Amino acid sequence: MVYPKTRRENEMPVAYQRAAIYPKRKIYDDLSDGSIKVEDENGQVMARVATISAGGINDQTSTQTVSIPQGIQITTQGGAFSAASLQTVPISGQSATIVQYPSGQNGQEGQFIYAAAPGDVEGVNNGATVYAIPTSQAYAVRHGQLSPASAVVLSPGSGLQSPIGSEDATRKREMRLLKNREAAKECRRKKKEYVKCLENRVAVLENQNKTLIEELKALKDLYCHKAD
DNA sequence: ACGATCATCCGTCAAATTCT
DNA sequence: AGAATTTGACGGATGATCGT
Repeated sequence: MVYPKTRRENEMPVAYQRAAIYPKRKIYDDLSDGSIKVEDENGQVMARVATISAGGINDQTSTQTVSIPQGIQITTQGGAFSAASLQTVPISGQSATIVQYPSGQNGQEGQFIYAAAPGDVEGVNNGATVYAIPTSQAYAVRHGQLSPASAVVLSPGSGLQSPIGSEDATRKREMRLLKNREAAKECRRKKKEYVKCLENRVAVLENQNKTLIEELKALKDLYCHKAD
């Protein structure tokens, strides 16, 4: 593994440590304006609909993980989930809350990311407000309103509706981008693995070479002594 | 403290390659 | 041949380091 230059040798840079814990940095940045999105562990948007129980999300300032005794109920197409923990991280001068939900009816895991800002989620009424979240889209929640305008605010139990103005071409393009995004990730992962394999092989061959040189030297010495 | 530079990550596009 | 997948290249963003 090649790390950027650091003062202390062998220490993983903070950026890498963070990336290891929060591999969805780009998404966090995208959400710095106060957006929400439901994703699976691979960063893909898995949920179309989510509800937030009132009082469940707090605007916190620390980075510690805290338990929520009452839990946050998250309803998705895949089933209902109970949030296990809240984690707040500073992003772009404000804080974003990460709600972890370990498993639901279909065994899926994931996290629900919410960038808190004054006035956000005020419109949530005892879990009654349901937000439609189309694939690859993040929507800002400001003063109880969703933006952009194509977002749909649903009533509880009304099910998923298509966002206003969504067209087939747009949906296809989003799907293509999403696929390619994942493909690029996989491609980079494979490339890293390949480079790692090569580095390992270099190390092994260097060792072998060293051993053979020593062996040759020993044999030469032996031969010389016998010749004397 | 601050700007410059470097290494790395990520999303996207487009070309190349593989699959059907 | 056309669709699907893979991958190189590019640009933007970020964190670490260095020189002033």
